[in-house]
Amino acid sequence: MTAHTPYEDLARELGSVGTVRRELARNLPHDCPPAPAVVLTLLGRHGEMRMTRLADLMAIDMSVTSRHVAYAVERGWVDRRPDPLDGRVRLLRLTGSGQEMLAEMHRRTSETLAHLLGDWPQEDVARLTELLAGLRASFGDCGCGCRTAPRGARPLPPDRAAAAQD
Amino acid sequence: MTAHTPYEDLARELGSVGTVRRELARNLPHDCPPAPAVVLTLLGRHGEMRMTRLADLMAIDMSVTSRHVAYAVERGWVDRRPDPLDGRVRLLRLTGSGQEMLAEMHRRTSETLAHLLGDWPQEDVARLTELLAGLRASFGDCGCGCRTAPRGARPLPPDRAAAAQD
DNA sequence: TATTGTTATACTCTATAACTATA
DNA sequence: TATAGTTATAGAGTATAACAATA
Repeated sequence: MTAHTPYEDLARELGSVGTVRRELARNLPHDCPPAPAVVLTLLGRHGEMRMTRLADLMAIDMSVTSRHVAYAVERGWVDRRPDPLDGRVRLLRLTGSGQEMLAEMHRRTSETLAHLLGDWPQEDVARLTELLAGLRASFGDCGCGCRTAPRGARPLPPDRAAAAQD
Repeated sequence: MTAHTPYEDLARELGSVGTVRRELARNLPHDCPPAPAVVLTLLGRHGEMRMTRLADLMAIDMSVTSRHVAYAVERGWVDRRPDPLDGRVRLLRLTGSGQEMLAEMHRRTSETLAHLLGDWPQEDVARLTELLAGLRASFGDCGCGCRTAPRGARPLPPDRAAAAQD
């Protein structure tokens, strides 16, 4: 009952990551769903940015990004103001309250993973993280229009390729 | 802009797996959403089983499993019949049509991954698969009530948490 | 006319709780 | 009374398309 290709096996394990993500989500603060949590994480990592860039980093449509950001703004975690240089652009930044929420999130997430992966060698944790980052890069860098190109299937907007390396 | 704990980094990469899963989902047959696809995969791997076991393998509530199975049954991919030994139990099995759909799914999934991960060393693909399987095992084996506990909802009964470390 | 965001609508997936049927 | 499974309801996530505002 075991004759699978390596890719089929990988696909199966990737699917099972959902369990882990749900568990991590369960331990988040009550009023902070996973997606807004990602917004805070990325703003904390990369600093001030516009909607377009955040949507790109989250690898989801900007319409969805907009809703998650609105949620965070309503709760005072994110400051959203127009770019003085271009009235169309909105600049996003963590507030003090947002930084506190982010710290609490990180604390809980690390606690959960430490609890569950306590017996893992540090090098395995690091290796898994590394390989997953590589996976993300392979998808972002593809440039074949798999994910991005709305219609044109343009080759490779260079800024996006750079963003995928973060 | 990089002073994170290993667990925070891992959590971030786990979150980004969503991108990969969406991409794989996009390339599935039109009438076969990801969750029913998982049903077919597991029945293909493990053979005939009951609802309870399938829900356990999928790591989701049986109510949700029931709906995904119903979807597959409606389309003739799965045969669902009462267990002659226990009228409460329902036995699930792939039909011929289900096996065809499964084969087509695997073909597409492998194709997508081969396209995107074509330049990965085989050993990296294998190692990632292995580590993800380990992650899944760490969550399933925990036994601390993180996932299962029907109502306790208590974050961390300290005694059991200690026992789980053994 | 093109770009940046936002809003409206629809679909998928999940959990909780109430319910049916069998043991 | 306990167990196996189904159905109803609600919440979170995503994509597409239509829309408003600015360049």
